[in-house]
Amino acid sequence: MSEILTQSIQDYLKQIYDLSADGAPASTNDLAARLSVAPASVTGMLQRLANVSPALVVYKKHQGVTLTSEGERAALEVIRHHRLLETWLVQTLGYTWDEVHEEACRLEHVISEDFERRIAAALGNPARDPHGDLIPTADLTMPSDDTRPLASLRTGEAGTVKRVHGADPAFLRHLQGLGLIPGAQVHVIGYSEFDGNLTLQIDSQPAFVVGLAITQRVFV
Amino acid sequence: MSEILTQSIQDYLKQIYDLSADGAPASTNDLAARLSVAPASVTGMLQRLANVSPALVVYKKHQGVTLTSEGERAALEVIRHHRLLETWLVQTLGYTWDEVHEEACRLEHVISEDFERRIAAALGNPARDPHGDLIPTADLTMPSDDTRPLASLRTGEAGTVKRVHGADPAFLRHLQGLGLIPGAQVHVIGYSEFDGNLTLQIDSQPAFVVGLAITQRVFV
DNA sequence: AATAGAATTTAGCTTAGACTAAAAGTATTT
DNA sequence: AAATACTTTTAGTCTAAGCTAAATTCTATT
Repeated sequence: MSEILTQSIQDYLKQIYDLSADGAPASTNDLAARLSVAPASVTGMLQRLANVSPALVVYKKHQGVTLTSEGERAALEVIRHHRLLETWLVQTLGYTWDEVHEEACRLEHVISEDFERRIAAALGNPARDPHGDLIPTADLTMPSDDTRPLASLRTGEAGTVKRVHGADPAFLRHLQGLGLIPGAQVHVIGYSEFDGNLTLQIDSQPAFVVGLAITQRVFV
Repeated sequence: MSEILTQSIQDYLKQIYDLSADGAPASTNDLAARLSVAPASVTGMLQRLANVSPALVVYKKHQGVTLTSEGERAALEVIRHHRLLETWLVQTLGYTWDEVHEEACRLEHVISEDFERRIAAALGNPARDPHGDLIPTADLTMPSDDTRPLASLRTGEAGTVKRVHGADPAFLRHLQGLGLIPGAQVHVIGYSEFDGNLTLQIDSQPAFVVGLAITQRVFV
């Protein structure tokens, strides 16, 4: 009754980590949506994950689920794999940042610790993946992120894009079209207090206006 | 009832390909041994593989199993993945030839066609993997191999090692210690007709004697 | 405080892929 | 040709992980 982390379990843990990142437990429904699985299936899995020893989650009926420290370790391991893989697919095989997610999602479950070490070393132990997400360290701790959403900047302020949130390829390609990619120097030259739109300028290119749907997903 | 090639099925097809390479059908027992599974489990799987449409194997009770052309295509796809991955792990991540098998066995089932294409291109569409095994081409045909076992050479003959047969790490390390690796120029300077031992010399290094257990598994 | 509606859980079913034990077929040896 | 040994298949069971439908619990609104 220990140490059998199937692919499915790893996916559950990863999503629970993500959904409970804000401190609040993850809900059955949200998990079902993220995992493309029926809510009843989630309930069944959560019961199992709470009853294996050591327990991977803390689960109380109708109250959502959080990870135990065991569960968190396992989640961080998968997330480290995922983000290292994404970085490495981009750097060594010429993938673009909108293409890597799916491939990494399948590879993350099967690579060995040796493989993990080798690509981490080959990449120079990167801190962030191609989307700017922080990569958990080799000892499985998640570095703290001090970025804030672009939406929090006001006219006259500027920042360097550090991270974008979201895996949808179309969204990522759109950001790329705008130049809102990690490393970009962004100047806020306008703000509308009614809709929250920002007018941005990157380097000396033409300015453009973007709404909250974007500025809340780009971090500086 | 079509096109669902699970990891398990892929493993069965790969082993059937290997065991029936000589033309004779593969036996239930041999498959069970290769797959580390009970013979009864093999029977069950073969029945399924024969009854899906399109059928992947030709199976008749008590008479062994062979691949249909559909099954062979699927097997070659997996084998191509495996051998490209091995090549690539060695070339780009510094794996040694005795370390790659296991890792490739897990990765082979999850990489995309896109990934396959990218590594094939990055490697310059190699013909052989690090053990010298031929890599099926992109259109899924297996090139013909014109090598013969080192055991078939006699005193005075010479050849270049093209391929070694076997995945056992200890065996591979032993061969490496002897210098019997793909590319090595081998001269036969002695033959014993009683035990089949050959005395070999590689470049101008000291000669050494090896038995059939080795010379039947090294091809020139 | 009652109740409609949403979220969650229970109950029971399905499939893939393994297992064991027992039965049946095939092969070998006398 | 019979007896024994080996191989293969059948029959029945198990677990992981999903599903649907029905029951339950929670929450929000009247």
